[in-house]
Amino acid sequence: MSYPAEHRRLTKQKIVRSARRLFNRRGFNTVSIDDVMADAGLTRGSFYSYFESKGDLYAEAVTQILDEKQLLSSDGVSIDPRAFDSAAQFVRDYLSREHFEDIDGTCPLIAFPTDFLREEHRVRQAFETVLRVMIDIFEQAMQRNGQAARSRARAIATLCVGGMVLARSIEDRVLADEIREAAMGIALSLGQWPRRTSCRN
Amino acid sequence: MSYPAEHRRLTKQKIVRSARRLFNRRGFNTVSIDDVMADAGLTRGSFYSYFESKGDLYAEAVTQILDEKQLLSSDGVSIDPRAFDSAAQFVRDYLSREHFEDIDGTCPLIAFPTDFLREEHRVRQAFETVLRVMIDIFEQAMQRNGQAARSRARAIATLCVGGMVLARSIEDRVLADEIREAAMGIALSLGQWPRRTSCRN
DNA sequence: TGTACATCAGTGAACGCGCGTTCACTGATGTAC
DNA sequence: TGTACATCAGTGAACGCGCGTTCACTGATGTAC
Repeated sequence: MSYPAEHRRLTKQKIVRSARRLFNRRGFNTVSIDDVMADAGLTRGSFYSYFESKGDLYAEAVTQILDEKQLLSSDGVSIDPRAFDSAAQFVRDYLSREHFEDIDGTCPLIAFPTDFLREEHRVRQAFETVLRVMIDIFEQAMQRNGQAARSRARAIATLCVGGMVLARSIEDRVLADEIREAAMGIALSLGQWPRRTSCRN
Repeated sequence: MSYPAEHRRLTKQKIVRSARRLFNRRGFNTVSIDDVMADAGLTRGSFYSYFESKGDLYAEAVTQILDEKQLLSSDGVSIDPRAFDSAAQFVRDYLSREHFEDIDGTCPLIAFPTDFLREEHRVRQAFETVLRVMIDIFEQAMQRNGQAARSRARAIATLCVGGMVLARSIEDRVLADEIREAAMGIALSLGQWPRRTSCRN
């Protein structure tokens, strides 16, 4: 043995973290392996001892981000879908100004939804799983059941992701804020959740 | 003079149309100038007598698509924003299965919303203008005025664009349909518009 | 009507750069004795 | 404690391909006479 067992794992994590930040900021195609490795404090040569290809890094980065978002934990869902308030708080956090401004750490559903179209199956599956979990959270936190609740849960997820995608896409900050807040307001009212919790904020 | 005056205009249009179709289908980065020119029945050499750069083609293609969508006509807006039913029909068309399946001719707001983030100002402006027109259509076709109408109009636009983006991004056709239909249903009810017109469909 | 000519749309070879990928090598680390 | 050694993480030069871009040339078109 030469290096401690942890060493490789930590280095790989460092690379993926750099990739995540750069991908979020500049998109997948405009970030080179050199960029990622330099950001992680390494040189390009060792990249292929950690990943099979650039696409492999992409898949790894996206799925890790999705995991870190803690929508998913190792044993499934980390947010309790039945907790009434957690769904409302999720919507408020997701469409918050903080998330809007956190380009580096943003949800990949927002950062590159259209990129997933052309990605390999396992990346698309990760995307789909996260979306399903989001929808489940909303559906189970609904005041009612049946078709209406199903439909509303899907619309709330659409408002969360779509609202942030649109807000990010436009240059006018005023309109961006309006869209974000409108999406939040309508999403909360669709779930019949309060706009603000009384104890927080 | 050698060629008729129309010739150049028609050829350029042909190139832009090929670009539009290929960009919609495969995204901006994975389509080469060779691909576009070959699709238009030409060779790569003449590209630069029509466009300054690949980015120029992109800007041209996107703005032309936005124009062709007839959200915008030469004198402004081609859909009458005050016509009650046109807004409802717009929502139904936008979130229809036909639009979902029409990959080649899809709305660029759906095809690459996140790509606009990294584009030049004039492309981003075109995006923003179209979004504003959409929102105006909804706002003016609303049964009520004031803050509630403003908010609802923005949410409806979010549901239209976001719903299609999500539906396209996922592999499961059933969930895609559910999201599309949920977005349509909620959008129509937010505008207090009927789900179907009595005369059509 | 036919021929010479000017224009310019389109061609395709070539250039150069960026970047994904490979690989022989270096040197840091922990272990054995 | 110190030295020789094996392992393997990391290096950086090099390769090759794709693609955006350039440019000298070809040949199709309409015009003049």
